[in-house]
Parts: sequence; structure tokens; C-alpha cells
Amino acid sequence: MNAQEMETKFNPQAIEGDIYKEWEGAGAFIAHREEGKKPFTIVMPPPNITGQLHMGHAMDCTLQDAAIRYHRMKGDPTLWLPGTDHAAIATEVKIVEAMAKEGLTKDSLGREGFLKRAWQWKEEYGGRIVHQQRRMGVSCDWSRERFTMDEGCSKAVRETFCRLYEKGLIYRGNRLVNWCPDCQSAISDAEVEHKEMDGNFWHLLYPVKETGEMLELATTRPETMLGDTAVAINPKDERYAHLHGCHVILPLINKEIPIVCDEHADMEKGTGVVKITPAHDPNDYEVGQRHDLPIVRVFTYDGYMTGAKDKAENDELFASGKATKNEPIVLDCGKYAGMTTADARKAIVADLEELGLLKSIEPIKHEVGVCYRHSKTVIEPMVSKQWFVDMKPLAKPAIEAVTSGRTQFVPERFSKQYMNWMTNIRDWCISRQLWWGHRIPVWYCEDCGEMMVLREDPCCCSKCGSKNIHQDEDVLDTWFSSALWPFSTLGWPEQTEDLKYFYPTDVLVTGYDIITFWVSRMITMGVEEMDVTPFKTVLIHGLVRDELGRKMSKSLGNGVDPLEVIEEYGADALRFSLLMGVSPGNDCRYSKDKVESARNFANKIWNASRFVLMNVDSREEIALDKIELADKWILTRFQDAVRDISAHNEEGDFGLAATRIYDFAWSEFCDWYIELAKSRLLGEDGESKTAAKAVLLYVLEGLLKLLHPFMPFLTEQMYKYLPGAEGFLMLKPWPIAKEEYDFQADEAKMEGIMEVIRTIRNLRAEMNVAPSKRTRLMLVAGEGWTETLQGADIYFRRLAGASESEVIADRNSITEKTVSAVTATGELFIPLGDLVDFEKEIARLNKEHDNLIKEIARAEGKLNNAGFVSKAPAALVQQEKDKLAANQVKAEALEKRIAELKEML
RNA sequence: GGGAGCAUAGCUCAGCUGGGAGAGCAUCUGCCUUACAAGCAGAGGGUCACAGGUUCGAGCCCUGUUGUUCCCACCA
Repeated sequence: MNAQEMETKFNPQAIEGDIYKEWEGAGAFIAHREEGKKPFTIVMPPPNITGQLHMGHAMDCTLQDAAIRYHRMKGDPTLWLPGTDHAAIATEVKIVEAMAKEGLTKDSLGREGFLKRAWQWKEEYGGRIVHQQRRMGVSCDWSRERFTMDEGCSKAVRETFCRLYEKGLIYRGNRLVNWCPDCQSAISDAEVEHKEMDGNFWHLLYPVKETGEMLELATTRPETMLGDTAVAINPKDERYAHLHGCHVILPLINKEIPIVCDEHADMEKGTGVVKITPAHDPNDYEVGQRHDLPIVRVFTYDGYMTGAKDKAENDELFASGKATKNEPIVLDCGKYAGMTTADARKAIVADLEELGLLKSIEPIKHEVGVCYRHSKTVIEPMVSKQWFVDMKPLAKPAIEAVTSGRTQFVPERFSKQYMNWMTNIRDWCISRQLWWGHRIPVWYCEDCGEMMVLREDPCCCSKCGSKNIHQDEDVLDTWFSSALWPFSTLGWPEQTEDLKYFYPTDVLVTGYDIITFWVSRMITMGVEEMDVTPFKTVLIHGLVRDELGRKMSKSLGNGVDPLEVIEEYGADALRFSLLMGVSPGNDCRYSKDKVESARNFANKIWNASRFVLMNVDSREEIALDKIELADKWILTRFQDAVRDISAHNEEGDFGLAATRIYDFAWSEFCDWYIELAKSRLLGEDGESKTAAKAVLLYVLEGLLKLLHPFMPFLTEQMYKYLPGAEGFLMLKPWPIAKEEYDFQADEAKMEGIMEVIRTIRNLRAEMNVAPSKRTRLMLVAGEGWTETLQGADIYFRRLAGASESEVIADRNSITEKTVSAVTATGELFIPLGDLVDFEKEIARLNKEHDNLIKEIARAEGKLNNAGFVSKAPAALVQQEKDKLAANQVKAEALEKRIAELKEML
């Protein structure tokens, strides 16, 4: 590519698509097992097929791709395994919504028809996600792409279910679960969110049968009262000691229920009396179990009050003998039957008031459980028959995996969230009353009642041989299959080569919002099934918020589509904006400003490369005996950058790594080295020119490598243009810091020259010297600086507006009117003739002098402090001494100069 | 009720195991200096929330306070 033909602006749209195709076409993303070498593995958190990628995904895959590309360049056999998640409830809800627009319902389609549609949905949306990921530039191994409901993953799910069942860790039973009336399904504890809502305490009066007194109690859910099967008091509560063994008459339905003594009744709260509704409250359920109370259900599963029909069905169940332990009894709610629970609440409260049994209403704010999918749907606790995983025995080794450090959270603080969840773990309700998902592998015989938990579909009952069998209607919680993801995707339960080689994985990159949902369950299942924790590091990132710091959400309409950003600014800019300056685990805000700034950086790299290409047309080795001060400086700075960036990458701190490379590339390479090199490239000295060219190419190429994990497209494209480039940059070895390129003494000399240049620019700006006006420069070298300053003449001319520079031995030889300054290298003088106003100059130098005096005082104070001198590290003390000495020299020079100027007045 | 995070320049945020406060954007000044105006050179701007403590030395460690965000928890 001829650099002259390159556009002056980087146009990502022109290259990104092609480059991705080239990479993929060449199989550059495919992982290869290399025996004897330690692999680096990441399994991608599978995005839900519910829709499209959002900014959170963009960040998630950018971080993973950065890690993957870094390790691939380091030479590790690198696997990044992609895939998507069927997302049972979430997807089913979406499909049902879409169907509703066509006037279709689940029932009208039937189970098979519905599933057919769901698979079509999967094809469409799964494909869309994969397309978006490609646009982001993800370098994952598409040949190993998986889906949570593909054959292999389904097999793993079934195997796990059966194993856990056989170990007695999965059971079925009537338990109190969180019921979402909108999903029409049970959901797990993890899926319940708590929201503060306005509510009331309704203070009710229940008459005591034996004494006729009124017992006052409070409830936030009066509509559950029809299902009350007791009233509880604390056994130690003396106020109610006389009521032990008595009963109350449940108002409205005039039912006699016992007063029970239970610790659950808190004497401090309210009146110390609490109504007990075992079917619809977790605590009450427990109390009910302790006192063997009947469980009376008064809500239907779709959110209405139960009626005669519900009761009849329930009665039939009991009559047929199929009712199992803790099967709730259904009440016919009479006049309330068929009302929504909300309407029933109003009606019941009104009726109680009429009877004089509503003592008072006390408004309160309280936390109410809502479904995390339907954020406004209030969860109704219900007793129903579900499948559960007994988590306690499983949690123990999973906790140990983290306490032992075999799995580490980064940042560490997130392990607390994990431990908190795991140490208070409760049984996991895994059955869902849905159609889209892994069907529970359990069959029931209609004839003999046998229950079969099987790896293969049965033809008939294993006990009586009857063909009259049916499979459990429910499917599994979507997180059940997600929990197996790190090994099901590698082929488990088969002992595949991939599984043996790539498991356990190295890093899991995910947001802190799914530590309980997902991370905890993967560790649990990984330890249970594989005996080895599924990943060594859990790298946690935060949420991407909008410009105002709000969560991006559908309802707010503040979501930003990554694809649109890519269209406008390019994938590299989006990626970089999601990395730079973001610290691990912290939320960040998306902003157009940041993307623009990243786009500008990409453009900077494009142009820096263009500059190098315009001047360098062949690849030459750097000749260590021919390079100059500026070369040594940038080489040293580059080695430093390599060390820092590699270290940050190792720690997963890509925010710091990105910032570091931004600063190196822009401030050091572009602003200084390229500018320094120009004078040599345009000059006559052939040797100097050759050295500069070799160094330019070397540093640029190194820079492209360091930047590649963050801006893969741009860097790959620029690499192609470099003379002598072969193959893909993405497969080139990661730079290694070379000791022979460390020139610390020369680095300090160069910094001295840079200080002089900055000082001159500063002076000229302050004195309003027209940029086009060239001025002479006279330098009085400090000790040891003469040669360095003499050699810097071309730099002063090029970068400091000097017409010529001269290192003079005797400052008294200066006869013109000059402005001056003191630097670490000595004193400098610029003759500015009539521009110089001695009084202003004196004032300026005095200000400078004052600052120095302050500095000197500070250093002296420190050095006079016995504690500092004796306890601080020796190097630091020496550093202070050096600074003090240097400042004293500067101050003296300034004093002398000020005195001179005063004389000239 | 338990736990965690955050509080640093006008805005958004960095700041590694304690050793003289940084970036981007914004503002001001001057420049099309032939890689880049998506740029260059310069400037201004901070009691690092508050109060104590540890230390020779604290943005960083400890205690408390205030504000804010989040997670967990059965408050009738």
C-alpha cells in the first residue's frame, strides 16, 4: 500500500468487515490442542436468545476478546468457546407476546406447535446475536459454538439430573415456592427481586371462641385471611397466656381455627399476634409444618380467588388418592371466588369494616417480592408441587473451592457476595411450568403410579410394563443448563479430548449481577460433576449505564444499540471506549464523548502509521551503535510500556492497560518521538536517518501489537501495510521487554532536552512571540549537560522555534535584551529585543523564584525531620537531597539573573 | 436487619503493596508547523465528603459521621 494513497482519516467501515472475514476464513480463531503446553480457555457467557446484544454484552465480549487475543499472542493454545442460551422463561414470554399479535396462544398451537415456533425464534435471534458479535470483532472459535438446548448440552442436563436424583439430591414435593402469576410458573428465590412499595397494615379483629374477646392482629395481605388455618402467639407472651388452647372464629367464613404457640410470633411486633396462612406465606408455611396445620389454598395459579370449580378438582385429586404429602386443600371462596387478588383485597377489607372487625389501617412502606422478568408482577408465595435440588450438601465443596483460593474473584470483594449466598443457601426450585426448555426426564405410569427418572426415553413402565406412561410436563430452570456450561460445552458427559485438555477454564468474565444466578451454580456443578472448580478466576465487571448514570432498560428507552455505535464510529472505538479508564467491577457510563475520544485515538494511530509508512519502505534491524539519544529514549519508554501493559493484562485490569497504551502512543510516540524524528528524516545525515527509520518501524509495530487486543481491526489493517509484514498481526508474538533496549541514563538526558523545549515554548507563548518568528537560543549548560545540549540543536530548531542554538561558556557575554529561564540542564536565554519588558521579566522570575523557595523549604523541612531521615527508604532520602540541591542551584541562578535585570533598569 | 461499593478539577472517571494530585471532555490563548483541525503548542482550574486516629509521611491504612448506589434478608 502506498501511504500517499491512504486517506487522511481512518474509515473503519471500509475495513472491518473484510478483516473479520479474512481472520475467520483462515481459521485464525480455531483453538488447537498442543500437548505439553498450558492452554488458555474462556467459555463465553451465552447471551439469551431473547433479542439483541446491548452495551453490557459489548463490554463483556470486549473484555473477553482482549484477554483472548492477549493470550493468543503470548503463544498459549487459546480457546474461546461461544454459544447462546435458550433462556426458558425470558424467551417463552417473548414468543407468547409475538404470538399474541397474531391472535395465537400457547393452547391454540399446542406444545409441539409452540416448540416448532420457538426453534424458529432461536434460529432468527440466535443468528442475529452471532452477527452482532462478529461485528464487535470477537475472536471466538465458531467451530465449537454451542447452544444450551443442543444435543450435547441436553444430554449433559439429563445426565446431571439423573445423577443428582440417584444421589438423593433432587426431590419432588409440595413446598412453598415463589409463584409468578404472569409467568404462570414457579421461580427460584434468586429470581425474586425486592421492591419498596406503599402498603398498609390492616389491623383486624378475630373473635376468640372461648372468651368472646377480640384478638387484634395486623396483616399486609388481608385477602389471604380466607386461607388462615391458625393464629399464633408467642408461648412466653403473658398477655395471651390465658388463651393457650383456645380458638378464634375466622371472620367472613366463620371457621374455627386454633390459637397456637410458636416462637415465630414476635412479642415486640404489633400486638404480638400473627395470623397463619400456610399456603401463602413462607413463615406461615413453616409454622404450619411445626403444628401440623392444614394448608388451605385460596388463590388460583393465574392470580384469582379460588371457587367451586377449583375446589371440585382438588377434591377429586384427594379422592383419587393421588394427593401427595402437604397437598394444599382448595377453598371455595364463595362471594370472592373469581375475583383478582387485588379486588378480593378491597372486598374483604370492606366487608370486615362493615362487621366492625377492621380496627385501623396503618400506611407503611415495605419490601415486596416481584418477578425479575416482569418487574411489576408481585410474587405470590404458593404451596405447589415442584422439583428441588437439595443445595446444602452441594454448596459445601463449592464454598471450599473459593475459600481455598482455587477459584478467585477479581476484584476480591465479590467473593463476599458469593459466600453470603452460598452459606445461606436454600433448596433450589428447578421446575418451571413452561414449554420452552429442557423437559424434566421423569415419567409416570398411569397404571401403577411408578415414577421413572431416566437417561433415555422409555417405551413403557419399567415396573408393570404398561405403555400408559407420560412424561413430567414441566421444564427445568434455564440456569440448570447454564450451570453445566463450562463442561457441557466441552463434550461432557463424554470424556472428549477437548474436555481433558481445556477443562478447567481459566477465566470467567461476567457482570456482578449474575453471581448468584450463574457463577455460584457453575462452581457448584463443576465441583460436583468434574471434581474440579470450573475456572481459576472470575473476572467481574460492572454495568454499562447511560449518560445520566441510569441503568439502560427497555422501559426507559435509554438503551444504546452497539451496532449503531459501530456504524458511526467503528468497532475499535466502541471497544476502546468500554475499556479505557474503567476499573474492574465498577459500573461505567456510556457516553458519546468517550466513543468520540476513542475514535480520535484510532485516527491518531492511523495517521501515525501513515507517517511512518511515508518515510519507511523497508524493514531494517536497529543498529545499537548507530542510534541516537531520541531513539534510546523512545526504546526505553517502549520497554517500560510493554512491562506495564503486560502486567495489567495479566491482572485483567484492561482499563489501566488501555490508558497506558493511549498515553504511550499519543504523548510519547506521536507528540515527541515522531516530531523528534522529523528533523532527522528531513536532514542530510544518512546514518541518523536510517536509525530513525528502523526505530520508527520497530516501535510502531510494537505499538500495534500492544494495542491489538483492544483495537483489533485497525491494528491488523495497519500491520498489513508495514514493510516486511507477513501473516496476521493477531497471531504475532506479544512484545517482550528487552534489556538491551533499556537506556536509563540516556532517557534522563532526553527528558532534560524535553524540559528545555517545553520551557522555551512556554516562554514564547507567555511573551506572545508569533509562532512563525524564529528566535536565537543561548544556553548555559549546567554540570555535565554541555554535550547533550550541543547535540540537541536540531531539536531546538524543529520543536522550539529556534533559528539557531548555542551553548555559551560565559553568561556575561550576553549583551542583548533576553528572557530567561532555569531548567535542570542549566540556564537558557532568548533574545527578544523590544519584546522584553524588564519589569515584567523581573516579576515573572520572582514568581518562579518564590515557588523554588517554597520547594526548598519543603525539602529542608523533610530532611531536617529526624524521623524521615532515619525511617524513610534511603533512596527516597537521597532523592530529596538531590532535589534540594538542584533547586538551590536553580534559585541561585534566578537570584543572579534578577539582580542583573534590576541593574539594567 | 446484615453486607458491599462510591464520594478526587465544571462534567465523566483513573490513581498498583502509603513517599511531592492525573486523564478525557469542557473552558481560555495562539497556531492549517506538508501524519493527523478527529490535529498542534500553551494556560487556568482540586482543604482528594467531614471529624478523629496510626505513621517520619495519608487520596490510599484504622475508627466514626454524613450523603449516595447496590446486594442479601420471612418483618406479620
